[in-house]
Amino acid sequence: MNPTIYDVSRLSGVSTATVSRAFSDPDKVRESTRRKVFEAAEVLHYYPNAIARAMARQRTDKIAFLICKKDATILDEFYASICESIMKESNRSDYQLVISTASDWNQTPNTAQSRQIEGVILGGSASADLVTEFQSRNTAVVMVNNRLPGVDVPYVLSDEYGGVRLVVEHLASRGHKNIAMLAGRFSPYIVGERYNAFLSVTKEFGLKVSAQNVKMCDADVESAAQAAEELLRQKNRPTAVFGANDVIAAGVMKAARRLKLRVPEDVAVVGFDDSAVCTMLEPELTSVHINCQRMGELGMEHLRALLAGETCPSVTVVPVELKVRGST
Amino acid sequence: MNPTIYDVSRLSGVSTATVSRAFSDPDKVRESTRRKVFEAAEVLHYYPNAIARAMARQRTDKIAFLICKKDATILDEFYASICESIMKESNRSDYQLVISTASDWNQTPNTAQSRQIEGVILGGSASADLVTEFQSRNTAVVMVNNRLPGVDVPYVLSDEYGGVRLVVEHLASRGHKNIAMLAGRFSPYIVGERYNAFLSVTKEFGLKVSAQNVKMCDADVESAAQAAEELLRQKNRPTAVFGANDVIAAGVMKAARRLKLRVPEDVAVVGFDDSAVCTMLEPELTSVHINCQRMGELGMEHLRALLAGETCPSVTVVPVELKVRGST
DNA sequence: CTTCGCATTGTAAGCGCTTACAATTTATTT
DNA sequence: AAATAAATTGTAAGCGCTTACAATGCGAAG
Repeated sequence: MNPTIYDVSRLSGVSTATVSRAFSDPDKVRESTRRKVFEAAEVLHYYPNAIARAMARQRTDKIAFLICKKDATILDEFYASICESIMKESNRSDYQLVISTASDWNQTPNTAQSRQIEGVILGGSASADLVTEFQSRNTAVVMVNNRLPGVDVPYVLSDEYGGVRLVVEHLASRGHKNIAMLAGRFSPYIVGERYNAFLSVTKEFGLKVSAQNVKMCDADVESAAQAAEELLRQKNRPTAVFGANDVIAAGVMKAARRLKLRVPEDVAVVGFDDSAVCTMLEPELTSVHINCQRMGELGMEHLRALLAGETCPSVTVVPVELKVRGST
Repeated sequence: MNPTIYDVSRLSGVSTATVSRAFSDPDKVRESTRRKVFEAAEVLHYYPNAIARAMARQRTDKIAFLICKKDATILDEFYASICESIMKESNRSDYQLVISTASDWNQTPNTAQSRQIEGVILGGSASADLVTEFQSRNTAVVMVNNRLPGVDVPYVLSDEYGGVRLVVEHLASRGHKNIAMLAGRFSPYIVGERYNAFLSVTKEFGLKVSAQNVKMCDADVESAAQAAEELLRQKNRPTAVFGANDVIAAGVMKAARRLKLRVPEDVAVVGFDDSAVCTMLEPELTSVHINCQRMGELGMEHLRALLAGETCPSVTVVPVELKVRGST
């Protein structure tokens, strides 16, 4: 089949040990020898067999990004973006990346052990059990975009509180006093954070939020639109609605249009995530931009640190940015 | 470190060969022995080391999904969806899936050889060279959503022509005689297919399409919106615009709104891909639904066939479906 | 010219599994 | 019960690499 180190050894006239060293630790072989080895390798189309190398080294340099979600679409825009960033980073550091959804590996930690995965980046709503299971098997773990109270693992989080603060600040500065929030049932952690932040920040700004101005709905546009209609039909209609993410906000805009309310004149709408849809809507949706790329980079960076036996911060918060557009 | 087959062998009192067989070919060991082995494995938390197994077997069962794109966002909704489907399928058949963008592996086929990847699903605009390079190294290749004239490789394609036909048919049945198309510069293959199909189908339906009713623009909303404005400002304004994908169509809707044209009364709009944004727009966007899941399944199925030494169809076309919504 | 130290290279023993082949046990047949 | 076939298990040789250790070569110092 493929040429092996023996073929290169024979053709170049040096031992296999030298060939091996030429590839994995070039400084250990004399310049002239190295050249001979590489020439022979070139001729034979030899590339080191990563499997055999892993076997001998007792290290695989293999890591995984596990997305834990129950929803239909696992690779949504948000995680796809983090994913891409992790892909890029893992590549730069010569790690082999395996991407998977937790539901796919029926026995995730077993599969990971079997496949000799040395570190895992957990995205989404992984359970505490999953984390500790990995840790107990000596697998490095970093968690992205989720927080498990009492679980000691490095977290990479987006600044949810700060994002909500920017939203409320912005709306308040535009003179809104009656702001509603429409939350959707997606990631419990994220929704919880945004919801609590909303309550706390509005209070801080001296805005009172009545109970009927905070609603919960399912995480699809239509549910959001229906919930938003109720919200906007109240006698004391809110002048601004904050959707817990862009899909929800899009639902709010639909509702507004159905009720013949103008956005932003009659009701301002804000979303969260700054996904691609924001600029496709008319008016364009004001939203909080999450730095997914940075989150991926940090996840990877921390995992690399753990694998190298170094320490890394237990919580890293990535700043967000408010993108003001036509909807406010 | 981790327990090995020797530990299990010792604890269960059988040879390593038997332990190995119990795990990889259970029918070859007596029921009672098998139980002993599994019990010992359980106690030791033993799981077969996939690396060592690959080494001994000379097979890795490793495959890759390579997305070849130049755009900023590699994992867009479309590919993410195919990806998810491939993930699911590969898992069912115990393949190890590596997902990557071609740009990530600086020397893709070398890396693949080094990592002992046995088969590749190529998505997007891969080059003919890439395909033949893989094939010359005995790596099975299947191509999804792209076609390279003269390159012999199994193709899994969506029915672009059929989709466009559904669109034109639909618009014609609604009485539209003056239909425009706005194409964007994304995948050359896809745009080409949709564009040619549009010209050919409109001709078939006896609709004449003037040159200024077919425009090209960049693949983002704003470019599309600007191009669409020109389209809609003509004295002989088209009554329907077909966007080559949903992003373009969203741009058309934005343009319509800017020009105070009502959708669908003044101008009907149709997209392609049936992405999530369709239902977020108001009115909702009529679009052609592509069965990404099926495309992923077929890609995987064909790759599996190739790896098993079986044959598979050289071109498979996946049917599409028109989702009629408020925009027409 | 010998001796020592360092840089370079070679020898060979694994890494954890599979599997051909041999040896043994068990079931079946005469 | 002996003979034969079939099922089960064991022995041991790799798979392609790395790396500890040994061996060699070379220049500098004595």
